[in-house]
Amino acid sequence: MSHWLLKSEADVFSFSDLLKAPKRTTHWDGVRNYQARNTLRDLMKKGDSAFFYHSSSEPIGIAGICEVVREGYPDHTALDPAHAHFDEKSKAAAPTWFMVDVRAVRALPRVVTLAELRGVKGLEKMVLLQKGSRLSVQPVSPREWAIICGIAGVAAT
DNA sequence: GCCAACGTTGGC
DNA sequence: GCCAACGTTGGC
Repeated sequence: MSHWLLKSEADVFSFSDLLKAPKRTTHWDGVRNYQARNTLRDLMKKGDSAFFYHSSSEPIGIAGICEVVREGYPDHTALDPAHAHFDEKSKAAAPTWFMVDVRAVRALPRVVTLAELRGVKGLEKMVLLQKGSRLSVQPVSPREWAIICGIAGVAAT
């Protein structure tokens, strides 16, 4: 079982939006970065859990936990010319971009902020905290997962 | 709003 | 293959 972190701009799609979605589930569409694509397509497995992170928001930080309920499949928004995330170079027969489905597991009792995570012992190598890191789909080590769940006051899953 | 850091594009 | 220019991300 692996752990991940998914970034979303809270005013575009927040964790509470996920909680309100049908079956508390959504397609994680719109990722247009190859490294993140590889993670979505090849590495995220059903049952894996992920932190739901709010970027460009107030507060900035981890708002909830979700789980992968469907493994990587083609991101249809890349194939739809009417869609904002359309990519003319991606073809249905050989799709470039992939997505997974995630379901909300629980909100954290409070948002664990980015500012708070900086300086926490054991998180020095966390991808999120690296200088210039902007990967929107990224790995979280088991130890990092446990530390952050501890800070949030929830059981590590 | 600013700007550093990053990924992509395209000329050569 | 190099690298400058550009567009985007995302914290501050």
